[in-house]
Amino acid sequence: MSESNQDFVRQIITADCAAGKHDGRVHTRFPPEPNGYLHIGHAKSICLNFGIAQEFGGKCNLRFDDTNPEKEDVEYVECIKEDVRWLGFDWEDRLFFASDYFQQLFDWAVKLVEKGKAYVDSQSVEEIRKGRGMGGSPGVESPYRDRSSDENLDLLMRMKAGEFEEGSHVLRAKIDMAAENLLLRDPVLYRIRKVAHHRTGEAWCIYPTYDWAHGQSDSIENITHSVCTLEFVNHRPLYDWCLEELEVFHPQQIEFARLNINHMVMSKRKLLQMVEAGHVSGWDDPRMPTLIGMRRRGFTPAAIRKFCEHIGVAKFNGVHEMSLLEFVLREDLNKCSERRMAVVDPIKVTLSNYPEGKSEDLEAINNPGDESAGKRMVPFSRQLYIERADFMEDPPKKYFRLAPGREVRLRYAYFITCQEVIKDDAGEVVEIICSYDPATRGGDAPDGRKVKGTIHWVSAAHAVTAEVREYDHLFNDPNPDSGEDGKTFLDHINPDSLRTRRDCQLEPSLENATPGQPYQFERLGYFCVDSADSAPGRLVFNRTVGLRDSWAKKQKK
RNA sequence: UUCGGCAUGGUGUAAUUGGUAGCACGACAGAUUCUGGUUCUGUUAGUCAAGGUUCAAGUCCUUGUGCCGAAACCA
Repeated sequence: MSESNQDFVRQIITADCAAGKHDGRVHTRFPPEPNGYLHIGHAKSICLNFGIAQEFGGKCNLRFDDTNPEKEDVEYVECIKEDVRWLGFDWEDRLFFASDYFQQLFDWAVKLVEKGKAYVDSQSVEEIRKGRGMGGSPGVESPYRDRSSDENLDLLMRMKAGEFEEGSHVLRAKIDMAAENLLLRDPVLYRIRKVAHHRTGEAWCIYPTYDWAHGQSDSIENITHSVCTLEFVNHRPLYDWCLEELEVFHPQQIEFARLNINHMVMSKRKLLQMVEAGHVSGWDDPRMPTLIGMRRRGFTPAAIRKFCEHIGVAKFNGVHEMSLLEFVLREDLNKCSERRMAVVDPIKVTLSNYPEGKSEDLEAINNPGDESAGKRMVPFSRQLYIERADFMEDPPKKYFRLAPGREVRLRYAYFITCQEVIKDDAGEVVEIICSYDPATRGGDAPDGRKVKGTIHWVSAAHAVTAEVREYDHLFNDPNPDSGEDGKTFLDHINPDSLRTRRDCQLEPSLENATPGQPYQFERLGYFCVDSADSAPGRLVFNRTVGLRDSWAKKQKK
């Protein structure tokens, strides 16, 4: 990457290195709270932090910001580690927890008290909030603000010893109750919580707040650039204040805009609502923007990395279009997916002049863009399935597929011509009778005649049956969170975001498809075996993303 | 309300820090094609507004407007 085309974060780091700051050392960290599942927004942060480390020859730590025992759980720790690994990043031996620093953090709090820069406040939550005041006028100082250093120390020790009830005391920094930045009006550093922590157990009953833990954790790990999202801009003065008062290594906090994608919601709280209300099957529902959900859907780590590269990093809080995510996905899948034929909405075709009982194997190319993917044989016989959408009794102009009297090519097989249509009592087409031209075996006519359409097919006698799940946006509105017309994101849920097709007919080689392997079903899209619901006798495929479909687009107009 | 951040085609993101507004996605059109896929080519459209400084402003200054964030014993 040339220096002039770097994003603003990398520009800062480049300048720091050039200036010899930290002797040119670059060390970042990805600091998730283990209170939920990672989503594509976190992937942006992961790619940024680990990516910067790679590019600048530095390191990136994985640190769990686990300072709130009420919300966190080890279950999430393991999932998050797996997600980061899956995305392709390695923290090597640098797996850390803020809870590992609880003792150091406490010692530093003592130091602050001794310096007269922190005090124990015995007001209630409400009193503290009221005292902080509103922007525009200064807050009022706590009546406990001027306790002596000794008294503060005594109270802090007894807080730690568990002598007090939750909510009776907190430790506050003594900064400035008139500060324009409300976060500087004596922020809370420690609160009493008589709750077991998922890692430290019963060892502590006071826990540091984010503001007291985060910067110091960065400092302990010698992080040079502490990259976080925009909502922490207001915290930076406090981040800096703590480090300066403690006279410890001082990382630089840099804030960037979090990721938003249209037709999607990204907050943990809202995603949790989707799960709890049953709008999705769980955190790993293939429609969810969670990394586990996207993995199950068939996204590749490379596509997500590419996406993060494409969207860039800035301070503008915009909304990206889903089409970019789909573009990078198709781009990656197109390269690595073997082609197969599958009929998702089957209609029967009988070839009147093809001998009964006969079958033959025809050669098909696995990936036209990659010769090394080789070829495979596909069985052919008198009775086939084709896609219902590939036949129309009364076709519009520019329709290239099968219709009465029309000739099309069956991919890698023969030219066929529609002779007759059989309908049921309801007038629904149930079978199409065609003739085939034996001279076109393989798909080319010796007389050089052309057909406009090529369609996919599956031999009825050889097909395997499967369920195929097709997904669409979870929300109809591109900006479900806008709050317009008093609607919430739940009012914009797309009722048709999942379409299950039960009697799909697949070419037999798909019987042994394994999870994790992407396939392109020709003319339909990219698919993968569902890792949760598919079983040997009961195949289930997910449509990761459809192929671009310019015919469908033309039809809409 | 106060404080803070941000503003470039439909969307997102660049512009050697004052010197030809570029890239990607999308949309549209065409070429190629045994996938209406892929690939290739072309078209489209932008500096929030008003002043100012300057030979020259997306970039600097002033004012305004709009959007976002914060005012948790969450992170």
